[in-house]
Order: sequence, then structure tokens, then C-alpha cells
Amino acid sequence: MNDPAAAAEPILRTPRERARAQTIADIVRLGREHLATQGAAALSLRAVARDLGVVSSAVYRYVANRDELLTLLLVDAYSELGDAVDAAVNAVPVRDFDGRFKALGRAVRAWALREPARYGLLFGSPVPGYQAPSSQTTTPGTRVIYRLIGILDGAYRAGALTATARTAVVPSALSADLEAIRSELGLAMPDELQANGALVWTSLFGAVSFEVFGQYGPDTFRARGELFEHHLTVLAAMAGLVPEGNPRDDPKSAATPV
Amino acid sequence: MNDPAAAAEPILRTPRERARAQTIADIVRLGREHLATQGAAALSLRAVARDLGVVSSAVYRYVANRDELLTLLLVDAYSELGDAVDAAVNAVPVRDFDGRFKALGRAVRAWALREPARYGLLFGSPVPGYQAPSSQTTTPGTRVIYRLIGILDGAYRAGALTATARTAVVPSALSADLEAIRSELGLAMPDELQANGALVWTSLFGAVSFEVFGQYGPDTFRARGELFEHHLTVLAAMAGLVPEGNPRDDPKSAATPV
DNA sequence: GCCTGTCAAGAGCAGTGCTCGCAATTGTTG
DNA sequence: CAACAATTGCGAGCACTGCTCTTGACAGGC
Repeated sequence: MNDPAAAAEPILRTPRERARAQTIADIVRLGREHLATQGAAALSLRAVARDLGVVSSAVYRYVANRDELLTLLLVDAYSELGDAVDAAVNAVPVRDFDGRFKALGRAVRAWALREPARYGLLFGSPVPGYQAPSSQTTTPGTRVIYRLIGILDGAYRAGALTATARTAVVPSALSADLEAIRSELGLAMPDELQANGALVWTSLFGAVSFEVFGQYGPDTFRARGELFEHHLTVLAAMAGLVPEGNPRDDPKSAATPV
Repeated sequence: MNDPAAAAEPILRTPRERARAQTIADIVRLGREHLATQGAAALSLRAVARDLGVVSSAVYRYVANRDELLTLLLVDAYSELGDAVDAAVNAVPVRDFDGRFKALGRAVRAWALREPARYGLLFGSPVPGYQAPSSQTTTPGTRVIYRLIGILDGAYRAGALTATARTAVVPSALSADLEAIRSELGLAMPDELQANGALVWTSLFGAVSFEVFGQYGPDTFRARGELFEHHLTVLAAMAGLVPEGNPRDDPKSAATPV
């Protein structure tokens, strides 16, 4: 996103366009810094203009309004989180599904703790009066969940998912939702595993949010890293993943891993 | 909180004190309405003053500043959520631990969907520049988790908790945290069940937050009630709870309920 | 009945988002 | 190279915010 040599970026011919793109990039960078120090609600175009060394109204030549800057920052943050998750997952062998899942979880937590304000913009209470334009935010905003689904579905296809028997029954309306997702994304997982995957997804972000937003008291948990690792282990088991070196040939042979 | 006949409230002797208490109650009520419609960051003392039919500076006679109003609203919301959860849990027989847990979860979700802005104030991204005074907020803010712990620990003491064998090992530093909690609250549950309970806690709020904050896309899940019920079922099983009519005499006899 | 504490009012400071007209710069083009 | 036109910056201005301070009015307790 902030790399001027990004492959997908269109070539900027005229020096005017280049200067303009550079200024917008500067605005996003300054906005990101302000977001990190003061939070989304305190994001001020005037302050950005000050740091940019320009009068406030000049910023409106580049960004339509405060909401558009928020959208830029949203896309920027989603992309960075997606990049961090991709890098962490790709560092683990493709067949180590359990390891890939845990790498994803750790990457999300690490990024969130490193960038609490930006994490809050993505997964905290919605900014009042701001509605993210889905045309620009859905693609970068779905990278993590798609990656998670990919790991789980890959594990299922490889016969490495277990624990199907102990899940709850999926009722019909929910089953229709899951079928729609399955066909749209070309998944193979059955309803129960998909529903469990959804719970794993929300639980992962629930655990991270509690830590980032300070919902644990200041003293109740000191070993938060260990707590998160424990949660990851339980969540992986809930999804049906088994640790490396403990593969199962037939996912239906037994429902209860040890 | 908003009940003038609350038992713990001190008796207000002079008419002045009574008028003052009434005005503060009005301010909190108006603040709550503004919170519901515009969100926490847009909460404005001037707007409250306008609705109160008074000049803006007059509000400062009753509330020190915007942060103090936020604190009042925080306590107010925590108390209402706690009351809703208590009422829902108390409506289920004491020995039906699984039912009580699910009632707690449903009460949290129902209140959150009914009061999204106030839920966001409690469990969303922290308000920038505002630090909740723990002396006033911890007691009402811990009611739900204490209630949850009470259900789980009661189930454990009654021999109604299972699934101890399939949990992950708890490392030493985390074990020390859990031991501190155990002794402070007088719990009986072992480490693994406590750690699982923490995950159930964060997962419950993770699921609710995703729904309230609109993290699911607008169309991906239509049957959100069914999805939440499924999650509750899986979380109950993760905590070791078994549905009513399926009691176990010895929690250590088997680790895998069907 | 007087004094004291409480209260509302209003001006004022510093900040916010955003608009508009004017001037200057700067890239493009004849 | 010079003229044109697009682009950009500036500053004033409107309406809003939180918050402070001074002034004056009022009511309760001695």
C-alpha cells in the first residue's frame, strides 16, 4: 500500500499525477500516525494539514472529506494486516494445517498489539456517522477470513480434519447460509465444520479484542501470551485441526483427538 | 441505577439535594439517548444541555466534565447489562448449569443488539483520551464474568463438568495467574477448566461483537440467531457443560460427551 | 433579616469539519 | 518560448465542539 513500486499500481505518467499521488500518500501516512496516537474519533484533518505544513482547506484538494480519509486508512490497515497474516502463514509448510492456523492467529494478535488504534478501527465499535464503502473495503477486509477458511478447507480436503461427531446439529436456515458460502467460495467442508470455523473466527478476534481493548483487568492476567497460546490450542482442536506429527488418515474414524 | 427507590441509595434530606439528584438523573438519561443515536465519540455536553433546556455551562454544575458523564453512562450500562443477565440466569433452575450458561449468553446478545452504542462503549474500542476510573467501574463491570465463573464453578463443584482430559496443558506463568484468581474468588475449578472458561468468556463476546459491530458482511449470515445458538452449544461443550437430562455423576469418568 | 452557598447566564478561548473566492504556481500546449 | 489552463494554496468564514471564568440572581440556614 505504501510501497510506491507496488506491482498493481498504475503507472503515473505526468509529474502532476505523481506529485498528487505522493501528497495523498503523505496524508495517509500522517493520518495513520495520528490514528495510532489519538484514535479514530480524534482523527483531525486540520491536524494532518498542520503536520503536512499546509493550511487546512488545502487538504480537501486531495481528500474529499474526513470519511474518505478514514476509508483510505481502513484499506491501508486491512492490507497491512492481510500482508502480515499472509507472510506468517506462508512461512509454515502447506501440509501443516494446525501450524498454519496458529501462525495466522499469532500474526493477528501481534499486529493488533502493535497497532491497537488501527485494530480498533477495523474491529472495534463502528465510527459514528461513518459507513465504510463496501466496494473499496470488502476485498481487503476479507483477506484474513478467506485465508482461515482456506486453511480449514484444505485440511478437510486432505483428510486432516477430525472432531466432526461432537459438533452440534446445524439447523436449516443456517445451513442455507453455509451452503451459499460453500458454493460461492468452492468449499468442501460440511456444515458442522463451517459453523465451527465461524466460531473459531469470532473467538480468535474476541480474544485479541479483549487483550487490545483492555477488557481483562490490568492485573488479572500477566501471562497473556501463554493465555493466548492456550486459546489457540483449544480453538485449533475445536476446528478439528490436529498438531503436526499426529496426522489422521481417516477423518471419520474417530471424533475425539487426544 | 435509574430507579430512585433503589435500596442502596442514601436518603436525600433537603429539597436541594433531591432536585440536584433529579437533574443528574436527567442528564444521564439524555446522555444515554444521545449515546444510542450518535455514539460515544459524538457525545456532546452542549447537546445534552440543549435538550435539558439549559445553557451549556450550567451542566458543569452537575457533572465535572465530559469524562465524568462518560463514567456515569459506563456504570449505568454495566448495571443494566448485569441486571439483564442476572434476571435471565435466575429464571433457570440452579442445577441446570448448561441452561444457565446459555441464558447468560442469550441475555448478553439480546442486550447488545438492543443497545449497540452502549455495548460499544463497554466492549468496543476504548474512547480516546478517556481512562475509566476503576474505582467506580470495576464492580459493575465484573458482574457478567463473575456470574459466568459462578455457573462454571458451581457446575464443577456439583460434579457436572466434564471434558477435562481434552484441554491443553496450562504453562506455569498462566497457572500462577489462575491460582491467584482461584484464591481471590474462592474457586474450586482446576487450571484447565478456568482457562477454558476464559476462552468461553472472550469467545462469547467475540461472537456478539462481530454481530453488533457488523463484522459479518451484510448478507453472509441471515440466520444469525441460529448461528449464535450453535456457537453457544459449542462453547458450552468447550466449558465442559452438558445439556439438562444428560447429567454425569463422575466428571472424570469420560472426557468426551456425546 | 442577613449571610453564605448554589446556580444560571453569557462571554470567551481553542479546537473541529467544511465551503468559497481569490491569487499564485505549475504543467501542458500552441 | 510564451500563452493558456489546470491545479493548488491561502485565508476568511460558518457552525459546531469542550471547557473556563466572571457576573449576577436566588434560596436555605443561622
